[in-house]
Amino acid sequence: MDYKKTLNLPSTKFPMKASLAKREPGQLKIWDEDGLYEKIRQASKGREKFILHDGPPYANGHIHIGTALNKILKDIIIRSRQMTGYDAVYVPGWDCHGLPVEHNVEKELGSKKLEMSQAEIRKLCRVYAERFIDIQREEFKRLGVMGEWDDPYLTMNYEYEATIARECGKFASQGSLFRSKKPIHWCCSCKTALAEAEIEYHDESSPSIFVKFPLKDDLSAEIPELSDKKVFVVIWTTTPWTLPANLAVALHPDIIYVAVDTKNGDVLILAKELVENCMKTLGFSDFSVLAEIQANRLERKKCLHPLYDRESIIILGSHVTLDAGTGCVHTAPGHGREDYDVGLLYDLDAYSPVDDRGCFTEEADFFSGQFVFKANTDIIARLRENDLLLAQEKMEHSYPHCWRCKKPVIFRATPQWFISMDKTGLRKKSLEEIDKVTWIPHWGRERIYGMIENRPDWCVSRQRAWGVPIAIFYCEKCGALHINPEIIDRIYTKFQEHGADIWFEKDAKEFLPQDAVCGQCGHTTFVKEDDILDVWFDSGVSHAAVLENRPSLKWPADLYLEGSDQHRGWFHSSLLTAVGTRGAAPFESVLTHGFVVDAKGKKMSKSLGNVVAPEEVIKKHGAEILRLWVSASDYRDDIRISENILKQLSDAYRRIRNTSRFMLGNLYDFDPEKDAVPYGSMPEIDRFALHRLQEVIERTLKAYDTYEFHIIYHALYNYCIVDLSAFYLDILKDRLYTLPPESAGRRSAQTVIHILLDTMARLMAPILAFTAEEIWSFMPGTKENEPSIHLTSIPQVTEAWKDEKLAKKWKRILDVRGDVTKALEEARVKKLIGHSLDAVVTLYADNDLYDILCPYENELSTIFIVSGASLVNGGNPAGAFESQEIDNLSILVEPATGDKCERCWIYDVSIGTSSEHPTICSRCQNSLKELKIEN
RNA sequence: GGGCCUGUAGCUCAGUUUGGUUAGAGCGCACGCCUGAUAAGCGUGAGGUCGAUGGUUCAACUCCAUCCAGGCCCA
Repeated sequence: MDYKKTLNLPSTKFPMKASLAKREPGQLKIWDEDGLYEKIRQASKGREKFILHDGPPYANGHIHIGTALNKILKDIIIRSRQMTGYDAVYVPGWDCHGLPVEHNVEKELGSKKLEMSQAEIRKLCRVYAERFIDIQREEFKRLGVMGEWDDPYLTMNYEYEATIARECGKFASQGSLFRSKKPIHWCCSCKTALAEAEIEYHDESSPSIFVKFPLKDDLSAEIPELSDKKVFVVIWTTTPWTLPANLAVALHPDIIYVAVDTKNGDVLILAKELVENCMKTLGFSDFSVLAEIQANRLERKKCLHPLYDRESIIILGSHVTLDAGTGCVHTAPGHGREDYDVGLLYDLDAYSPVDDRGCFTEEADFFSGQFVFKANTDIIARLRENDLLLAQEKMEHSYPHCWRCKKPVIFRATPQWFISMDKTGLRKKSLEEIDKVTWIPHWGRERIYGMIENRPDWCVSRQRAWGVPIAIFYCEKCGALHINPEIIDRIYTKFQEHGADIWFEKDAKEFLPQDAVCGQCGHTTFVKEDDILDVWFDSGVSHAAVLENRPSLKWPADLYLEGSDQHRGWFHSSLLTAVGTRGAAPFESVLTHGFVVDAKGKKMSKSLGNVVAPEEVIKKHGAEILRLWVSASDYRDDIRISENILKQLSDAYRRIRNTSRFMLGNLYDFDPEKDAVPYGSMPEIDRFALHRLQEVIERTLKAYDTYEFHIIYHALYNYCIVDLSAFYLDILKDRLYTLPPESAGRRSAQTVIHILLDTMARLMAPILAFTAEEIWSFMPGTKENEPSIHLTSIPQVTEAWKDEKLAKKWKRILDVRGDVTKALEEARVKKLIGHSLDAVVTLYADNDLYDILCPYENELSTIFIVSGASLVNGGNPAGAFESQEIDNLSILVEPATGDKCERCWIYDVSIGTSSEHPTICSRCQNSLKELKIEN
């Protein structure tokens, strides 16, 4: 007879092949139709909240692998916290305003842009952002990310825009918002400010001149060599037109300078290292160095301006280089970023006597009304007249141009709004708050602390169309800010109703009470500010617009989670806006992840062609593999991705899936309610399996708690392979297949398998959200309790199942088993055996080990999956395998004698004892008897 | 150029805090077994000058310095 039919072989409809790419969308649809997210909300009402506040991605373009990483990490955290017993609400958001959207809209418009009003452009920007929100929303959902996708927060929602204006108003009314000049890129032909992204660099020919600045202060007391000499500091510049705005000459604090006698009565000061070159350029063949000078001895000494009757002071700045020029840098804080920054340290004005058209104002005296580039000639002529021009050449160099009209741009200081870091103690308080936050990894604290400590005042002005206005007024006459709670409220209400657009559509009177009077000078007309806010301010106040505004959330958030670039970005602006208006950080902890890089650790770029698109990965492997990738990687570092890595993860996934499938297959006739065997009645190996499971639970829970998901991946994966597949489940096959279905031994095995699978599925659910649910739907029993695994909670450790004493013994047995398999392999190579059941083994063990193994003698053959195993105290017969790992252990492997049972494949002497079933062993005969199977 | 961070087998990760026996795991690979988890399962094996160099020490993957490679943020 065909005894195979009498076995309880595994049977399940759970497919071996996952077909993730195909199956996942169906699962998403089911979750959606079932309203799973709402059900979870309902079920967790009243629980303690866990709020991970979403940093809004920019509503532009498709998601990339980094965005996918970020959202999946968030999802894993939210799901795990939810299952740990919190009410973990997730409100995703989008950052909608800003230059990139406006830029793309303008590109689509082309020349039509010039005919459009700001209001029309803003409308198009809104439509554009909406389009990409829809695209990204679908892409995020496809990753399996769960949240309030129907009601996300958008920085362009009217309510949100109103909040932005209100929060800005708070900074204004407390006095930390102020107006000051700062140089920005300016296109004289378009008469507009330009952002860095709107600048193109092209080669341009410029005059290159060396100018000497007469030293006004007498240095002879400190440097006697200079007494009675005419001393000059020499600068080099390629923008002579910025000389009228010169306020200083910058030296590097660590560079050595020298005073050079040119033998024509002049002494020139310049960097020692550049003397040779410069003297050649300036045409001095005969010269001598009079003295070396430390830069700091010249600090704050005064020169005379080469064009005007005023002073120019010597300052120190580490931006000075020896790449070109003289090591003495002409400094015009109104016309250069570095000049401006160093100027701040010396209290220099961002002086810029140039108007919107790029023409000098009257302040520039001789050159008044001239276009700056044209004025170069006159300026050079004047320098020559003053006998201060040392040399003049032409020079080709890369120069910034306007992206639209292609003309060269200038740096020009214009009035900008700033939030002061120090007027109201914002910096100090922020630094204090940083130390109250948990930074993960811990060095995040160092990073952001350094940034806040050193950053300049926050320039929040942008001269753009698509954004929220700096909704404030200042006196037309005296320039004083006119702001109070009443005005802020009026603006808030208007914005709430009409959006920020109304600011540009109505004039100042609309927002101000009729009797508004300047508190400073009594004037009654006010200027409405047209600048919009830096978009970092928009997203920075999300704690106010979202956390405070939605009753389901809370302030501060438990966690902010973004890439490590956000120490400068969103973490930074969120901290400043929250500390500035509420005196505290809006987050309790901040977690950062690294960037996705390629197989070699290089960053992804279109030009390198190493970009991995999430869409492609999903199509080929499924979102689940992407989720597994996120969990497997230690995200605190940069994270590599490659086809090889994805292949490895697919292999790992298949392994986890197959192990689960095998377990499901063995539960086909098991009802946990009816058939479960109590712990006390289980054989030791089953109890040991449960003990090991508790260790896995412990390790996993701890890792979820500390957000170390790669530990979970490795723990679960290794558990599947080492503990289950290669050990426990392999041994269990005999019991499951050959014993009578309802026998205590088989039911005990099934009870454990059921617990193992139930636990594993719930442990993996936050990561493998799709597969865990799929397993769940095939599990016997549990479905009646919860329709979705995502409504259940994470497994807890069952203390009663932890048995250290038992585990210690079994870990020894496991070690011995390792040597038995080695001995078996040796026999296999010698062609003594094929399958391990072809063998019988004899263990020769010394006292200590013998005592441990002795009680298990009858079970050893099952544990080693051989046909027979016996134990001998001591000895080391010839031909036995000698253990390398365990002292005094030898293993003799011999081919099993007797016949092989046709049913259970074990060699046994009882075969042939039954006339009814002459080819099977007595154990199997008993099983058949219970099955009531006759011949 | 500055700040912060990283570098352990082909891959993903342990080990480094508190220096101390031949540096671990799984996968992949090679070879073998099985054909009752079967486009599965089991076993054995090979793989590492712990980024490089120098130093401290009786002893360094571990501590220090420099360099190289890479990442993020500034300039």
